[in-house]
Amino acid sequence: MRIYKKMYERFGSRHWWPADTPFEVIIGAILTQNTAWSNVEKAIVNLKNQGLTTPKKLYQININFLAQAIRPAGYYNIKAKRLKAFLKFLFQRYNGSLKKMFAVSASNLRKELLQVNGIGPETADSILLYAANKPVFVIDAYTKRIFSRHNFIKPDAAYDQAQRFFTSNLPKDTKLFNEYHALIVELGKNICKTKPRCEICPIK
DNA sequence: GGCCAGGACACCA
DNA sequence: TGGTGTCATGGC
Repeated sequence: MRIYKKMYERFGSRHWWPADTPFEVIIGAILTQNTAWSNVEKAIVNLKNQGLTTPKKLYQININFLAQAIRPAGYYNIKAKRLKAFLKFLFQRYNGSLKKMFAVSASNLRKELLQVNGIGPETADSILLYAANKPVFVIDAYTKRIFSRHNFIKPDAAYDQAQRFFTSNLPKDTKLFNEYHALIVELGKNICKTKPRCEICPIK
Protein backbone atom coordinates (compact mmCIF):
# COMPACT_ATOMS: atom_id res chain seq x y z
CA MET A 1 0.00 0.00 0.00
CA ARG A 2 2.94 2.29 0.74
CA ILE A 3 4.36 1.65 -2.73
CA TYR A 4 0.99 2.11 -4.31
CA LYS A 5 0.65 5.52 -2.75
CA LYS A 6 4.05 6.59 -4.00
CA MET A 7 3.24 5.58 -7.53
CA TYR A 8 -0.15 7.20 -7.35
CA GLU A 9 1.39 10.43 -6.17
CA ARG A 10 3.73 10.34 -9.11
CA PHE A 11 1.40 9.33 -11.90
CA GLY A 12 -2.14 9.95 -10.68
CA SER A 13 -5.20 8.04 -11.79
CA ARG A 14 -4.57 6.07 -14.97
CA HIS A 15 -8.18 5.29 -15.96
CA TRP A 16 -7.50 1.80 -17.19
CA TRP A 17 -7.93 -0.38 -19.31
CA PRO A 18 -7.58 1.51 -22.63
CA ALA A 19 -10.77 0.26 -24.29
CA ASP A 20 -14.31 1.46 -24.94
CA THR A 21 -16.22 -1.66 -23.91
CA PRO A 22 -15.69 -4.79 -21.81
CA PHE A 23 -15.57 -6.87 -24.96
CA GLU A 24 -12.78 -4.70 -26.32
CA VAL A 25 -10.92 -5.31 -23.08
CA ILE A 26 -11.12 -9.03 -23.74
CA ILE A 27 -9.95 -8.65 -27.33
CA GLY A 28 -7.07 -6.47 -26.18
CA ALA A 29 -6.12 -8.88 -23.41
CA ILE A 30 -5.66 -11.67 -25.92
CA LEU A 31 -4.00 -9.56 -28.59
CA THR A 32 -1.45 -8.01 -26.24
CA GLN A 33 0.10 -11.33 -25.29
CA ASN A 34 3.86 -10.77 -25.55
CA THR A 35 3.19 -7.79 -27.80
CA ALA A 36 3.61 -4.02 -27.61
CA TRP A 37 0.30 -2.27 -27.03
CA SER A 38 0.92 0.13 -29.95
CA ASN A 39 0.62 -2.86 -32.28
CA VAL A 40 -2.53 -4.05 -30.57
CA GLU A 41 -4.10 -0.66 -31.09
CA LYS A 42 -3.66 -0.91 -34.85
CA ALA A 43 -5.36 -4.28 -34.87
CA ILE A 44 -8.28 -3.00 -32.81
CA VAL A 45 -8.67 -0.02 -35.13
CA ASN A 46 -8.94 -2.48 -38.01
CA LEU A 47 -11.63 -4.42 -36.16
CA LYS A 48 -13.54 -1.26 -35.34
CA ASN A 49 -13.39 0.00 -38.93
CA GLN A 50 -14.89 -3.27 -40.06
CA GLY A 51 -17.55 -3.31 -37.37
CA LEU A 52 -16.09 -6.39 -35.75
CA THR A 53 -16.11 -5.39 -32.10
CA THR A 54 -19.15 -7.35 -30.96
CA PRO A 55 -19.07 -10.97 -29.81
CA LYS A 56 -21.63 -11.99 -32.42
CA LYS A 57 -19.72 -10.56 -35.36
CA LEU A 58 -16.43 -12.06 -34.27
CA TYR A 59 -18.11 -15.37 -33.64
CA GLN A 60 -19.51 -15.42 -37.15
CA ILE A 61 -16.64 -14.24 -39.32
CA ASN A 62 -14.16 -16.48 -41.03
CA ILE A 63 -11.03 -17.15 -38.99
CA ASN A 64 -8.69 -16.33 -41.86
CA PHE A 65 -10.42 -13.01 -42.37
CA LEU A 66 -10.06 -12.31 -38.67
CA ALA A 67 -6.38 -13.19 -38.80
CA GLN A 68 -5.77 -10.65 -41.56
CA ALA A 69 -7.62 -7.95 -39.64
CA ILE A 70 -5.48 -8.39 -36.52
CA ARG A 71 -2.24 -8.79 -38.43
CA PRO A 72 -0.48 -5.73 -36.93
CA ALA A 73 -0.71 -7.30 -33.48
CA GLY A 74 1.67 -10.07 -34.49
CA TYR A 75 1.18 -13.83 -33.99
CA TYR A 76 -1.98 -13.18 -35.94
CA ASN A 77 -2.76 -16.77 -36.87
CA ILE A 78 -2.51 -18.07 -33.35
CA LYS A 79 -4.33 -15.07 -31.88
CA ALA A 80 -7.18 -15.47 -34.36
CA LYS A 81 -7.47 -19.05 -33.15
CA ARG A 82 -7.44 -17.89 -29.52
CA LEU A 83 -10.11 -15.26 -30.08
CA LYS A 84 -12.22 -17.88 -31.79
CA ALA A 85 -11.69 -20.28 -28.91
CA PHE A 86 -12.95 -17.67 -26.47
CA LEU A 87 -15.97 -16.85 -28.65
CA LYS A 88 -16.83 -20.52 -28.91
CA PHE A 89 -16.70 -20.77 -25.14
CA LEU A 90 -18.78 -17.61 -24.70
CA PHE A 91 -21.52 -18.78 -27.04
CA GLN A 92 -21.64 -22.39 -26.01
CA ARG A 93 -21.60 -21.74 -22.29
CA TYR A 94 -23.24 -18.32 -21.96
CA ASN A 95 -25.19 -18.00 -25.18
CA GLY A 96 -22.90 -15.18 -26.26
CA SER A 97 -23.79 -13.03 -23.26
CA LEU A 98 -20.95 -11.30 -21.43
CA LYS A 99 -23.45 -10.24 -18.81
CA LYS A 100 -24.21 -13.85 -17.97
CA MET A 101 -20.54 -14.72 -17.97
CA PHE A 102 -19.68 -11.84 -15.66
CA ALA A 103 -22.38 -12.96 -13.24
CA VAL A 104 -20.23 -15.96 -12.34
CA SER A 105 -18.01 -15.67 -9.27
CA ALA A 106 -14.40 -14.64 -9.85
CA SER A 107 -12.87 -17.94 -8.78
CA ASN A 108 -15.25 -20.06 -10.84
CA LEU A 109 -14.99 -17.90 -13.91
CA ARG A 110 -11.22 -17.91 -13.63
CA LYS A 111 -11.18 -21.69 -13.72
CA GLU A 112 -13.43 -21.72 -16.75
CA LEU A 113 -11.36 -19.13 -18.61
CA LEU A 114 -8.18 -21.07 -17.95
CA GLN A 115 -9.74 -24.03 -19.73
CA VAL A 116 -10.04 -21.99 -22.91
CA ASN A 117 -7.13 -22.54 -25.25
CA GLY A 118 -5.04 -19.38 -25.43
CA ILE A 119 -6.14 -17.93 -22.11
CA GLY A 120 -3.49 -18.25 -19.43
CA PRO A 121 -3.38 -16.72 -15.94
CA GLU A 122 -2.54 -13.17 -16.96
CA THR A 123 -5.12 -12.98 -19.73
CA ALA A 124 -7.76 -14.52 -17.48
CA ASP A 125 -7.03 -12.12 -14.65
CA SER A 126 -7.01 -9.12 -16.99
CA ILE A 127 -10.47 -10.13 -18.17
CA LEU A 128 -11.69 -10.65 -14.61
CA LEU A 129 -10.39 -7.31 -13.38
CA TYR A 130 -10.78 -4.95 -16.31
CA ALA A 131 -13.78 -6.41 -18.14
CA ALA A 132 -15.73 -8.08 -15.32
CA ASN A 133 -14.72 -5.64 -12.54
CA LYS A 134 -13.79 -8.36 -10.10
CA PRO A 135 -11.11 -7.91 -7.41
CA VAL A 136 -8.35 -9.96 -9.02
CA PHE A 137 -4.75 -8.78 -9.10
CA VAL A 138 -3.04 -8.98 -12.50
CA ILE A 139 0.60 -10.03 -12.69
CA ASP A 140 2.47 -9.20 -15.86
CA ALA A 141 6.04 -8.84 -17.10
CA TYR A 142 6.28 -5.31 -15.71
CA THR A 143 5.09 -6.40 -12.30
CA LYS A 144 7.62 -9.18 -12.06
CA ARG A 145 10.47 -7.06 -13.36
CA ILE A 146 9.84 -4.09 -11.09
CA PHE A 147 9.03 -5.96 -7.90
CA SER A 148 11.84 -8.47 -8.27
CA ARG A 149 14.32 -5.65 -8.82
CA HIS A 150 13.20 -4.20 -5.55
CA ASN A 151 13.43 -7.61 -3.91
CA PHE A 152 9.77 -8.00 -3.04
CA ILE A 153 9.43 -11.15 -5.09
CA LYS A 154 11.85 -13.59 -6.71
CA PRO A 155 12.68 -12.99 -10.37
CA ASP A 156 11.57 -16.53 -11.21
CA ALA A 157 8.50 -16.49 -9.00
CA ALA A 158 5.53 -18.41 -10.32
CA TYR A 159 2.45 -16.45 -11.32
CA ASP A 160 0.34 -17.46 -8.34
CA GLN A 161 3.21 -16.83 -5.99
CA ALA A 162 3.71 -13.28 -7.24
CA GLN A 163 -0.03 -12.74 -7.08
CA ARG A 164 -0.14 -13.79 -3.45
CA PHE A 165 2.45 -11.16 -2.56
CA PHE A 166 -0.02 -8.48 -3.57
CA THR A 167 -3.28 -10.01 -2.43
CA SER A 168 -1.90 -10.84 1.00
CA ASN A 169 -0.69 -7.27 1.51
CA LEU A 170 -3.65 -5.34 0.16
CA PRO A 171 -7.36 -4.97 0.83
CA LYS A 172 -9.42 -6.86 -1.73
CA ASP A 173 -10.66 -3.92 -3.73
CA THR A 174 -11.41 -3.83 -7.44
CA LYS A 175 -10.67 -0.13 -7.87
CA LEU A 176 -7.39 -0.45 -6.01
CA PHE A 177 -6.27 -3.49 -8.04
CA ASN A 178 -7.30 -1.77 -11.24
CA GLU A 179 -5.33 1.37 -10.46
CA TYR A 180 -2.35 -0.47 -9.02
CA HIS A 181 -1.70 -2.57 -12.07
CA ALA A 182 -2.18 0.42 -14.34
CA LEU A 183 0.42 2.33 -12.33
CA ILE A 184 2.84 -0.58 -12.58
CA VAL A 185 2.51 -0.57 -16.36
CA GLU A 186 3.08 3.17 -16.42
CA LEU A 187 6.21 2.79 -14.33
CA GLY A 188 7.43 -0.15 -16.37
CA LYS A 189 6.99 1.62 -19.67
CA ASN A 190 8.53 4.92 -18.75
CA ILE A 191 11.02 4.48 -15.97
CA CYS A 192 11.79 0.96 -14.90
CA LYS A 193 12.53 -0.15 -18.46
CA THR A 194 16.27 -0.52 -18.76
CA LYS A 195 18.01 0.42 -15.58
CA PRO A 196 17.65 -2.06 -12.74
CA ARG A 197 16.99 0.64 -10.18
CA CYS A 198 17.18 4.29 -10.93
CA GLU A 199 17.29 7.54 -8.98
CA ILE A 200 13.89 8.76 -10.05
CA CYS A 201 12.06 5.56 -9.22
CA PRO A 202 9.09 6.49 -7.03
CA ILE A 203 9.07 3.22 -5.10
CA LYS A 204 12.65 2.95 -3.90
C1' DG B 1 19.63 -4.74 -38.56
C1' DG B 2 19.12 -6.76 -34.03
C1' DC B 3 16.33 -6.45 -30.02
C1' DC B 4 12.15 -6.25 -27.67
C1' DA B 5 7.18 -5.96 -26.43
C1' DG B 6 1.32 -5.93 -20.95
C1' DG B 7 1.95 -14.82 -22.92
C1' DA B 8 0.58 -19.20 -23.81
C1' DC B 9 1.04 -23.68 -25.55
C1' DA B 10 3.03 -27.91 -27.58
C1' DC B 11 6.38 -31.14 -27.03
C1' DC B 12 9.96 -33.43 -24.65
C1' DA B 13 12.52 -35.64 -20.94
C1' DT C 1 8.00 -29.53 -12.85
C1' DG C 2 11.19 -27.79 -15.89
C1' DG C 3 13.41 -26.47 -20.21
C1' DT C 4 13.00 -25.19 -25.07
C1' DG C 5 10.91 -23.97 -29.56
C1' DT C 6 7.17 -21.48 -31.77
C1' DC C 7 4.19 -17.87 -32.95
C1' DA C 8 5.17 -12.29 -36.04
C1' DT C 9 4.44 -7.42 -36.32
C1' DG C 10 6.21 -2.64 -35.76
C1' DG C 11 9.17 0.84 -33.23
C1' DC C 12 13.57 2.11 -31.89
